[in-house]
Amino acid sequence: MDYKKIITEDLSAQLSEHLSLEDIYQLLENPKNDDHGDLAFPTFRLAKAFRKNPAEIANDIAENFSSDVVEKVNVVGPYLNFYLNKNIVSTQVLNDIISSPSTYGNSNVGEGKNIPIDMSSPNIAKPMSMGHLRSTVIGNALSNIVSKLGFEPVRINHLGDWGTQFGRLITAYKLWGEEEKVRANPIKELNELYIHFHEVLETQPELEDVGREWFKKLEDGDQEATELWRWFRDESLNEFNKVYDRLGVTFDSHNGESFYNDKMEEIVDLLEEKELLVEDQGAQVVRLDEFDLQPALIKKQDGATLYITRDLAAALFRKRNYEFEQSLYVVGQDQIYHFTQLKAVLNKMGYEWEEDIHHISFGLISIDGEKMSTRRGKVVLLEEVLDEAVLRASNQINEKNPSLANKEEVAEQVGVGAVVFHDLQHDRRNNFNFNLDEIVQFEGETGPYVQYTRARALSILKKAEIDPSYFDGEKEYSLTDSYSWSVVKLIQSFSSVLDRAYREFEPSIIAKHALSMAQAFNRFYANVRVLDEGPEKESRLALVYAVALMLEEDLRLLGVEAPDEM
RNA sequence: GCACCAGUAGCUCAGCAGGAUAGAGCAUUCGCCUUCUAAGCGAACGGCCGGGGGUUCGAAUCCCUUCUGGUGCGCCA
Repeated sequence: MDYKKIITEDLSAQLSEHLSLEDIYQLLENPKNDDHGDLAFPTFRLAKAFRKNPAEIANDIAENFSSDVVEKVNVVGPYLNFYLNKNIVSTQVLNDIISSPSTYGNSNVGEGKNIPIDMSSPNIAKPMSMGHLRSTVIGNALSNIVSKLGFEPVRINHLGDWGTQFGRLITAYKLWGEEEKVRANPIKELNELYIHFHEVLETQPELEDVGREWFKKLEDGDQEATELWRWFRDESLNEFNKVYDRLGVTFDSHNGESFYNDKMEEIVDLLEEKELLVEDQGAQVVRLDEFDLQPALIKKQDGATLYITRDLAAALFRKRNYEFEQSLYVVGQDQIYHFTQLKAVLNKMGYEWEEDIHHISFGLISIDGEKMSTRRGKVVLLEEVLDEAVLRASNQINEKNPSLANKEEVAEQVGVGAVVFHDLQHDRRNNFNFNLDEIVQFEGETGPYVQYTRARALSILKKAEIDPSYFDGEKEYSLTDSYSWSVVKLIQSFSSVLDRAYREFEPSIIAKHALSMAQAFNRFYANVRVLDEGPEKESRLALVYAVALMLEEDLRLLGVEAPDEM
């Protein structure tokens, strides 16, 4: 239930001559200060129309105001401060979430329409770095969010499984590779072969030609080249899946770069047909002057297609195949220009749906202030970070809760949860410098803090020996203290939080909600004795249960697991 | 040089469909476990919201300008 809407309507009874419902709704604000009630309405805007000073106007409105959900209206200067009826609102909110925990906040604005999400997209034969983590977890969270709003997300792992580097890799494997070693440790071995290739290249530049030849063979469908390529791809994917399992991420499609090999000719044909392709310095380009952009390079001098050609083919394929409502690309912000060009070319091609393509850009991770680079060894491997986080979580458990039953499982949930949450809690556009100690922190605004809060809530319910089914979603609750009230208000705000997270494609908004929830609950926990006998005990238990449900749902959206005990 | 993103407490960041005294976490100092998990709670300390103009009853928030940092700018993806 949206209380802001109700109050908007109640106010409109007096103000409809001067302000529209929408105006009133927009003016109503959540006061930062608790002393200013639950909702506040400033009257400055009405001064001219009423020919009175705002303070007097506020008084007049308050005198004639009545609403079922408002308990009290205070006038402070030019502001009307509304205090909601705690019992009515608490009862409503708690019953809402308790009666349908997994669908709380759901809506059907998506009407089942598809939203393909291009995410993760690691390169075959290379280890996944922290950069891939960002794309993976942001994409995963967005698909959860979008799905809750009734859309059908299509998680696409646009694998980097094509390109001249595979010619080099095959060359390196033919020269120095050993099947056993690759089988035992595919990515590590292949990556080392690739690095070795580049080292040897310094003294034997002719190897470059050998690499080119192998890639040519691969393109022409040569059997040996294709078999090796497929093998590398399969082995790599197996390895990636280990990480995806740990992150709880699955995909609906693994159509990567190679998938579009036979779909680029059509793009070139289409561009020619529409007379958009022009020659420039021997290459084929689409001019984008009217967008103030550099020309998009479609074909190289040697006739080979390029990155943007492939992405045009992918965009078109996704539109045809998925009839998408919106199409998301969770790719680093260093590629903003590329996507701007991509949309511009689609626009010139006459595809109005280019407006539905959104580049969900995210900030870059640097190491010691330098950009990550696989070649220069300036890279943080995702698995190493996860392992270290789990190790530290394990140490923490041994220290704080040594008698815990399923220590290893919980350590995994807490360690991985810390890393994922850390990645999602800030505005996705922020750059940050890699700092392991910061990422693997368990205190303060962290994933483990949220998990811990939920575990404490569950622990109370356990101690109370109350079965969750006792709360049937139809009870009356009474909560009078300010601590539980702020918790209730946060639960109430969830649907608007969800809405904002969707509109901005910003998972951090969910993470912030989880942190606020945890903080509000921990204050409540420190100040209110739930298990003490008294008239509000049942209501408090319901609140505790609702908090556990809310936190679980927040974490689920972010792709973070929640242990019942820790 | 041009374009995009960002500049808020010592550090990491919220707040930016303008609103009432600018908020967290970390770090530092000090309190709180014979009572629901102290991975917690509380307190103290800490701010010309990069600088300068403008719009407005009101600007961290909108506009202009300037400085600083990051990123990108045709034959990689």
